Order: sequence, then C-alpha cells, then structure tokens
Amino acid sequence: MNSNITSQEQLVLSVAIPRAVNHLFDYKVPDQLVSKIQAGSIVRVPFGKTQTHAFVIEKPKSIKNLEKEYSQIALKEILEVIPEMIIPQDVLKLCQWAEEYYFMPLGEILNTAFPALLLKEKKIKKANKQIIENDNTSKIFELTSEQKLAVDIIEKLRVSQTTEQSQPKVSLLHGVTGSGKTEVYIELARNTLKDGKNVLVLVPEIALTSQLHNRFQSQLKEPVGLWHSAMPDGKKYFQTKELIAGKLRVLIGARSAVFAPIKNLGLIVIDEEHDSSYKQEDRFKYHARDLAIVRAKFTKATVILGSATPSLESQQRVKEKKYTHVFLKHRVAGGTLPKIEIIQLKPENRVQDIQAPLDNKTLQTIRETILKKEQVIIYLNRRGFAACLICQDCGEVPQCKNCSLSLTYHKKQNKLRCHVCGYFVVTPLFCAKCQSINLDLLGAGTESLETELPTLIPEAKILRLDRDQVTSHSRLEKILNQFRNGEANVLLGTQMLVKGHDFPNVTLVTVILADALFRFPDFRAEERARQILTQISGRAGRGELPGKVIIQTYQENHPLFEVLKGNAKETDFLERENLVRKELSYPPFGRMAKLRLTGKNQDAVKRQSEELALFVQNTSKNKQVISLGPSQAYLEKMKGQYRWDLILKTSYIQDLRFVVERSIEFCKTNRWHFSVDIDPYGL
DNA sequence: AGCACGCCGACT
DNA sequence: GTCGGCGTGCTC
Repeated sequence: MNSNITSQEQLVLSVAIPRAVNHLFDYKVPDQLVSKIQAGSIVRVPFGKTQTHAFVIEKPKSIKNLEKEYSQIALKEILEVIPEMIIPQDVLKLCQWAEEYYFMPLGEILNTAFPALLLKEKKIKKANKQIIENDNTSKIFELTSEQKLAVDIIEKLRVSQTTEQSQPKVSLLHGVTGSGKTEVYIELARNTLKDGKNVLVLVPEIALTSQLHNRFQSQLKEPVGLWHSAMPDGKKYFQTKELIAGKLRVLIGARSAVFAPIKNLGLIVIDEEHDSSYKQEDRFKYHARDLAIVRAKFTKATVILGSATPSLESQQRVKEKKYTHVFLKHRVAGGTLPKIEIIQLKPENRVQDIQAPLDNKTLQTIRETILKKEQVIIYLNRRGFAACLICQDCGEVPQCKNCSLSLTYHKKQNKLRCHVCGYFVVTPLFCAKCQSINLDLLGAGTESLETELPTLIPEAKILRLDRDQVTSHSRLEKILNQFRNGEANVLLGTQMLVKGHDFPNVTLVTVILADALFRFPDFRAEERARQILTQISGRAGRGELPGKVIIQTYQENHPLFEVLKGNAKETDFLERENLVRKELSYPPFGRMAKLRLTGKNQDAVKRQSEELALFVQNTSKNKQVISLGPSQAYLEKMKGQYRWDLILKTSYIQDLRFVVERSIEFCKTNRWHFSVDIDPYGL
C-alpha cells in the first residue's frame, strides 16, 4: 500500500501524547525507523523542552497526504521506537471508543493502558526468572449438575458464530454465594484455551486476585498471570511482553486489566460484576465492566458476568434479551444459605460501657459460637475508635482543615485523623471553641471493638482487617491466612472483608450497624446495601456447618431486610427499585452525566457552577435533557478543593452527549477547572 | 497535564 | 533587593 512512497518523500506520523491535550501531534519519521513503526507502536519523542513516550495511532503517511499545512510549524523527529511494545489493535480500538464515550483525551486513556513505568526496562532484576511453573497437582473438580448445565449454556453461546454487527455474547451467571461460580469460569476457560483463544478474568479488588489466581493456576495447564497496580514494575514489564508475544494466555486482574495487551481474546470473565470498584473514580472515570463488553464485541469474545446480586443494569439487559441469564441456585458444599436475623437496636438491650452499639443477644451469640470452636466475622464499616469527638458543652466537632468532614478518633495513636486526606492532629484535651474539657466520643469503629470485645468475651482472639492494619498486600494475605489457620476466632473489619473470602469454619457473621449502608446519599444506596449485606452474609456457613447472620439496625422494618431474610421475593425488590428508577429516569432506564467544577475558592466555584447551570439550561432547550443542581458535592471540600456538581439525565443519549460536549467547550473557554463523569456512581 | 514565563506582594 | 505566589499560554 505504501510501496509508491519513495524514500525521498517525507513521512509523517500522528501520535497521542500522555497529557490532557485532546489533539494529536505530528512528527517526522527518520528513514531508518519507517519499517519499525506501525499503528500501535510506542515511540519516544521530543515534546516541548522535555521528552515523552507517545502512542502511534496510524501508520506513517506521506506529508503530502495530510490535511494540515506544515509551512508554519517545524516538525520534530521521532527519537526512537520502543522495541517489543505494541498496543494490540483491539486495545487501540477500545481506547478510541473510550475517548469518544468518556470525553477524555486519547493520550491519557492510552497512558492508563500503557503507563510509562511499563516502558522502562531499567531494573527488571529477577522478575524474569519467575516464569510461572505449573505444579498441576490438584485434582480436577467434579461439577454439580447445576454447574454443568450453566457451563453447557454458556459454552453453546461461546462457540456460536457472530458477525461484526451482532450483539456481543454476554451471559449473566447469577449464582448465590458459595454456588461455585469459579468452577464454571475455569471450565469455560479450559474450553477457550483448547480452542487456541485466550482468557481475561477481571475481579473488583486486588485483595481477591491472588486467591482466584491460585484456583485457576491449579486447574489449568497454562501459566496464569496476575495484573494489578500494586505489582512491581519489572514484573509488569515482563508480563506485558509475554502477553504481546502471546506466551501468557490467561490473565487475572483488577479494573485496569481490561486494557491488558492479551492476544486473541476468546473469553472475558467479570467476577462480581455489580461491584462499584469497577468504576474508576479519579481522572479517567471509566467502567471496566462496560469497557470489557465493548472489547469483547471487537474481538467476538464471550463475556461472563458473575454475581450473587447482579446490577440492575445487567438484569435489565437480560429482560431486553440482550444477555443470557444463567442461574446457580444451590451451594456446592450442599450447605444451605445462612439464616438471617435482624436485631433492632434498643438502648435497654445494649451492652453497657462500650463504644460500639452491641445488643446483649448478639454478644451472647458471638460468645456461644466462639465456645463451640467456630469462627465469627464482624463487619463494622469504620476504622478508628470513634467516629468523632464532640464537645458536650457546645456541640463542636473537630473538622479536617482540608475536607468538609469530621475527624475520626484513633485511640492507640491518640490522634484525630481525616479518612479522606490523611490529615491528623494530636487529640485535643479541650474544645477549640469553648475551651470545655468535657469531650465525648460519638459512634464506633473497628479499633474500639478490637480492644473492648475481649473484656466481654475473654476467649475471643481477634484479628482486625482494615486499612490501618493492612499496609501491604502481604499483610492482608497474612491476616487472612492466620484466620484461615484458626489462629484467631474473630475476624473484625471494614469493607475489606466483604468480598469473596472462603472460610469454612465461619458460622456467624455480624453486621454491627446496617443503617449507614442504606442511608448513603445516592440513588444506588439500597441496591448497594443489598449487595454488601448479601455478600457479607454469604461468608457464613460455607462449609459443612450451617451459618447464621445477625444484622443490627435502628430500622428493622426497612423493606430491604424482608428481601434478605427471604420473606420477600428478590423480584419484588427489583420491581420496587425499578419503579423508582424509571420514574426519575435513572439508570438502567436513563443515562446520566456529572459535570463537576473544582477550585480553591469556594465562592468562585459556586458562581461558576451557577453560570454553567444556566448555560446547560439554555443548551438543553428542545433537547430531552434534565439538569439537576448546581449542588455542592457529597464532600463539598476535599483535599483543599471545593467541588460543585451539575447532574444531567436523559432518555436520549445523543441529546445528553450534545449538551455535555457544549458544556465542555464552555468550561474550557472560561478556563474553569472541571471534570466530566459519564455514567457516574455516587451523586 | 506539565512546564515556563511573567508580573506583583512580603521576607532574609 | 530576591523568593515565590499562581494566571496564561504552549507543546508537533
């Protein structure tokens, strides 16, 4: 195709730069590099006064064929081509798709896929030697009839022929906790590999990767790679090359692994598909599940969405017959789902003289379980000792100086800490406002129960699992292993312990305060509360012993609990929730975008958001777009920045896109600091 | 986004 | 006298 281009003709190349600039930059290609460059190559270029790596979007073209005039600009030359690093075509396509969809500069997106650290060969040390050898000693598992059926249905879908135009092949594997979804994944992965295609498995958090990794590795003949942000650079560099070369064929990773340069993709598994950590909340606000489905469409791969509590979005797709619905209704170990008891917190039943709200009956049950030599999980979604310090005379609560948030009391450190920005002060002895020394503690955290529970139950041996305790991946593994080995009988922790862990000897799960979950100011709060409570409940009774769950609350008649107890049908919850969403055109029935203005000056940010709201209203005339706000963000001030939001809703995505695009232009011409969030989580 | 340039305030 | 605050503008 390029054969008519002679070497005298100057070749030019457009590259995306990993900066917040949304146009491409052109460079001259030296003759000796021409043969080494193609679309997807990564190159090093001079940029301003420094150098940077850059992504080649198209193969080099003759300067004559370019639209732009170059008489004014002296083009610089490509410095070098990074060897062996090539962005696969489907990843490039995915990034270009994301550029349009999320209104993000392509260079920044590509930089998420191929961060600079991946390109530096520097000290790779022994990482190379760590080629995963297979000690395939574990026996092949036996699938239950229910699992077999699930495999058959998805396998049929997997081998079916598709065209570019057809719907992506997605199945929703809807299985109760402990129903053995992993075995279904592995079986299908095995089939996919047999066909010469490769497998990508996404999990919501790093904490889950190694556990799942072990199970995959012990069952598959291929080496299984791990992929997450906490991995050492050298290992990532090495694995990237292995993936590009097609030598590493199975990869398990967190969110960002959706961009991994895995070849010849045949199957993508998205475990716990409902999990909100698939949505990246900083700069590039993508949803890994949604992008995975887009990538699967490009590569004609099959997608399995696994969950015990699927998102309303995915369930709606099932209703629309876009996804195949596959159920796993029984636990594999033959065990039954745990019995769930809701306890209304009342002052007269409360254990006295401890910080956390603990019902006498709950305490009794915990003690009995421990005495039976069984294990207990206690979920309390707050770190520290107490939620805050309050002045009994004037009601003053110490706040963070950078964030609009009260400081959390940590007893051992004797500090008040901000859980958002990390700011801390030594615990004051008197109120900063009225000088009173009558300071009291309000609310409870994991640290309080850790110290106070053993005074009530001397036999309790507690392991605490929260971000204060878990400073590294290995610390987490250590704590989980200690608990699994029975070195403790109580595992007490925050969100971290909710997911995926399998402890056969746990027969009691206690939720100290469920209210915080469904009172969260977001339209997805109830959906999320149900997911978390279902998942945490699912940790009980996974072995041979039956499990029990105690959920403490100030509002026992909340309809959510009827669903959890199994007294109300799951579909009732779905109907009720869908009704609200439909009424207000929330997802899955409408689409949303969040425009956020930020800045150090509170008044300026507020004024800008009001101006933007006015602009949006004018732009939305004759368009099916509803705008809400402006309103201050959930934490108005965060890390010293004030944040004001505008929410846009629509049933017509094109209308929404039009308004968003205009708003971006408007903010840019005004030189405001802003961000765009398409399909936002957390309003 | 970086990074530099540039124009005003408060320190050794 | 200089250090440094962040507004503005540019990067092929």
